[in-house]
Amino acid sequence: MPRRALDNPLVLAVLGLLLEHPTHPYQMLTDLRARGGAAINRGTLYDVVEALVAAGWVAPQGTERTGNRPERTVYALTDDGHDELVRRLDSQIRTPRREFTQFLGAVAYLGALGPDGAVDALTERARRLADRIAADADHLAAVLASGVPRLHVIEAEYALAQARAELAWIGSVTEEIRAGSLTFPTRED
Amino acid sequence: MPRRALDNPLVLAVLGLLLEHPTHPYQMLTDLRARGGAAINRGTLYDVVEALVAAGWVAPQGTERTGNRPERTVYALTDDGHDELVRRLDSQIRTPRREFTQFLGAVAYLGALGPDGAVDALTERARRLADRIAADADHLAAVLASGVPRLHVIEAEYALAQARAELAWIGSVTEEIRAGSLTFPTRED
DNA sequence: AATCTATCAGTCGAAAACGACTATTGACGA
DNA sequence: TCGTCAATAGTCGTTTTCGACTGATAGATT
Repeated sequence: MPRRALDNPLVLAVLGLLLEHPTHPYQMLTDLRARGGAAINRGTLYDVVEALVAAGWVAPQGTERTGNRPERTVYALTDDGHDELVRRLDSQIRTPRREFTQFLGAVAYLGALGPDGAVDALTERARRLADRIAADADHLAAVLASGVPRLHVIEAEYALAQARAELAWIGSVTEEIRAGSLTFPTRED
Repeated sequence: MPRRALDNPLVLAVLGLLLEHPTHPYQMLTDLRARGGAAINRGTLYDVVEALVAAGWVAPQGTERTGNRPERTVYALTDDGHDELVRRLDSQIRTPRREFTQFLGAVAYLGALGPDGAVDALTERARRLADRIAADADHLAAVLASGVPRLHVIEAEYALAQARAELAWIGSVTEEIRAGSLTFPTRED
């Protein structure tokens, strides 16, 4: 029984992937990365899978090999694993947690950039974000047009909605800084 | 020179706090927690501060003690630390990164809960989120009314905006699931 | 006065995460 | 056809992060 409760975000991702079909870790990595996942460390993934096996949520399903490549161990979800997946899903959806994104952490000290620096940085972010939103929306539309059920890309819709809200927020603060209605206090408190 | 680039989110938080005034780690912890920060591990904080000292971004400013309590080492931001803070701030604002919140990870497998389970969980999240938004908005208003400059609570405004967008999104998908316009494919692909 | 509890402040061994390293195969251009 | 490059798979030593532990003090309780 591991002391730490396997709270790595990868846990959910791996269980979720295995819900679709058994695979080997390297394949998971490829899939996860394709699904737009943030950079995932390979070593970590193997560690997580090992921990999942120890927890009894996942079980090796035999090995295969192509040519003389290293053996690939294929893993499948166990019944316990399925239960755990549902439990986590449910709890992570039910309970909103305060999450600390890099941007949130940075905005907190926006003052340190001064009004001009802040406007400059925010404007660039807005530009890049807008580009990404456009690209993601296009991609999403293409995927949907190809017949993939909407439910399978629902997280992309959520991400898009959040990105659009962020963009709008950035637009409004930038405008307020420019207009002088959001002032930068000088050091003295 | 550390091999890994000190990319813990705490780094920015600590540098930011020290921008205001020198303190000792325990105090940072209290402040950070009061600022609504997620649960921060004490051991980690001491490790991070140590790493910051090694990086030359922070320097011990002498020690003090109250009664026979353990000595408290007070740290201050160095000039290099100030530069680094600005560099990070600027880069983290300029460059949007795909961040993976727990909720995003969970929504991706919403299908595993089935339509009823999904609606149930989403509805509860919406309720809790709405409560939190109301509480945070009140708190924000109170703080502003007490004379704190808006810039100092700007990150709370951002968090509120994101939370509101999330709430709206949850409302619309929940409605779509209920209405049957967002269908749950049965296993078979 | 004695005990209980909460807060203060930090240390340190153990667990988790990282990323550099190994080794093989298939594709592509020189 | 030889060499380089990208992709395939996984291992393992090092770093980072965690959280249980120590131990002291001030205030509340019996």
